[in-house]
Amino acid sequence: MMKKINMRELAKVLKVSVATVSKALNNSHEISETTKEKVLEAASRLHYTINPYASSLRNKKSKTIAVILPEVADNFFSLAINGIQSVAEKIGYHLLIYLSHEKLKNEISIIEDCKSGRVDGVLISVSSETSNADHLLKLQQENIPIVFFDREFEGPKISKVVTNDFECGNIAAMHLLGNGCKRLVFLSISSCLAICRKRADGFSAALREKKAGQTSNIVILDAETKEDIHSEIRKLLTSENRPDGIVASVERLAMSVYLVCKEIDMTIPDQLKVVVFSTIETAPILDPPLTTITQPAFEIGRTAAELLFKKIKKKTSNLTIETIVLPSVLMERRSSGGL
Amino acid sequence: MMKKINMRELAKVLKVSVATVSKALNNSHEISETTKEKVLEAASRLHYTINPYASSLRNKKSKTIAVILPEVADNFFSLAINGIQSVAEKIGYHLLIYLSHEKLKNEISIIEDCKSGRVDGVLISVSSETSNADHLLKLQQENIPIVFFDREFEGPKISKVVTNDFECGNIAAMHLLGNGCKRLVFLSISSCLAICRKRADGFSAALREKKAGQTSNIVILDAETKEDIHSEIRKLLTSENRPDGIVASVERLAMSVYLVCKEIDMTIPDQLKVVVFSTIETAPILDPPLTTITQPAFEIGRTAAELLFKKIKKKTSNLTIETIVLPSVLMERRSSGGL
DNA sequence: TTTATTTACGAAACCGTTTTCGCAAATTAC
DNA sequence: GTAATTTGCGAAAACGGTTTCGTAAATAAA
Repeated sequence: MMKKINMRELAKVLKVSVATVSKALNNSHEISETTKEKVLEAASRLHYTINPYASSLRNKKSKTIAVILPEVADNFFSLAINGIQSVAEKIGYHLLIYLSHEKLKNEISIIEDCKSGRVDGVLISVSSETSNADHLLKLQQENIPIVFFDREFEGPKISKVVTNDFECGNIAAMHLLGNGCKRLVFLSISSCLAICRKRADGFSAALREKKAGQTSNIVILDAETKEDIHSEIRKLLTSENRPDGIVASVERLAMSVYLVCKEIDMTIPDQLKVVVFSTIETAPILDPPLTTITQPAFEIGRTAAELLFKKIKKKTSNLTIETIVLPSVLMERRSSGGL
Repeated sequence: MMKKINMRELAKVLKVSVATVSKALNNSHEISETTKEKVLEAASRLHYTINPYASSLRNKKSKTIAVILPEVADNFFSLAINGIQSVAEKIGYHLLIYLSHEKLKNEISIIEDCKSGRVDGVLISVSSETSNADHLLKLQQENIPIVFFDREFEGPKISKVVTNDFECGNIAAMHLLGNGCKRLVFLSISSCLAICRKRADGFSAALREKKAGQTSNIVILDAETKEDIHSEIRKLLTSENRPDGIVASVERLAMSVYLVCKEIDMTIPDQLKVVVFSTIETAPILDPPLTTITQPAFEIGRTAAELLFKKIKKKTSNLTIETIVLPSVLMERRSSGGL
């Protein structure tokens, strides 16, 4: 049971003042090289570690950021965390992970927590319920910078790193139309989520352009459970005028579509062609291999983190709002019928 | 730009002392109900939030734990984080996420960081390089409780929540032998990782029991990159005495095995039967559906967190070492040839 | 040689809480 | 009616650092 040593005790051992120790550890120019060396040596010999909370109390820097996600069991978010971590690590920042579980209520209380000074900034992908950004704007007014990554809430007030959602919705629809689909459906998970809306808009624009439009080919699956989503998709695929092509807006829908098709013996891509917005690694080894719109998840995370840290550095930069768009790519595989 | 208010200012507004405010907010019995109400009302009206770092400086509780993972882009770890978060959330604890990227060096410096008082406890799944637990034991000696989840380092000194690795290695091998495999290989990713060793031991025991043993049918793929792993597996599967059955010790090997098989036109399960230790969701829709040994990832995370918080509560309980085993299950699908 | 400046360090205030201790006033016991 | 206890609150000392400011000695400038 080693005793934890503090700066006062370290100073006592060295027969200098705590001020000197503090400055030496922070490599202040006020301290001579010889003293610095002595301090460093003793600190490491006695296993002294600085207390980060005491530091941050004084200098109002927590060296920590919050990463708020709707969920973590999703390849996109895992990769994004990796990207975020890669830049945080370089500058000695820490990552506090919060999960909103797609609930606005949770998101609000998480943001509330972020106001305490616990974090220097916030990276967030909003929940599918988030229909306004008041809680986020209020946080930013308290001088805590925020950057959206991927799932933004539209508006000019908050910086964001997103992908080209409209364009990709368009590309996905064009791709399926080009492969002969007549009855396309876009599967969304939320009516308020901007990424879903934009992807759907791009999708709809493609249908209009190709005169392939029908009424209401945007299906919103805002079901709570996996089972509900499953049964809604099943209903859709066994209905009278069932679609022959699907664009799914998020990763977790891929699974349900494939499983339902297995259940009802519908073959992909012959009877149903599928494109999913997803970074799922197993796409190439699925049955059949899944055509995806693949977002640059790691880069989105990395870029968002870099942007956030830039804001954290210059305290005034909250005012300059940036939007960075990193394009996704269509990875054509068998599920969409082309290959 | 709202001004952040502190306790002193709140006290001034209320014309009481900071002591009173503090006690009121902490629901102390020393404070009358009427005063408490007044304090709560003013606090919420003025958007007062308590400064967690000032609190933790005083009462030596950070309300934060560290979760150290080898990587995050892995379904098992994502699910485990969910489990951990579910219990942390209930008691108002925060999750600091660290990634070791499978490097002992990183792990050591992360642990070093944990000594600072930044966290009240540590949950860790060790890196594949972790060949001793000195750094972890030292941390525990500084009175910061640790609990392993899944990837432990063997030894009697640290509590752990693991799965029945030996047994599952055994079951996997038995399963493949039962399905007619003659030349089994176990793919490991590390020679020091206990889970790999135990799984391999169970595997070997099955071969011995069935007199199906050969020399060196444990292959260790401690390659750095995905490409290296890929080419090593390719070499294995195209070699003279190539295996007709594979047990892969971790999730990320599944992908490589499947891809190599596609490349060299080897059909699963006819020419090669496969079982993987994995919680991968897409297992049922792979081509062919993948037989897995599925760990109870969420429960492992949840249980480990509960155990850790128990230790955090009673400061003395570091001495009682617990081992909890949550069994995995064989999910039989087509890749192993049985169905 | 005298004066100005720089260098190297220490005393003490401060960051925002919690907690101990003391003390009146109110309540209860006798 | 007095003594003992309880109740409700405040002053002040922590917690472990950082930073401002002052100052003596060392160096540079004159």
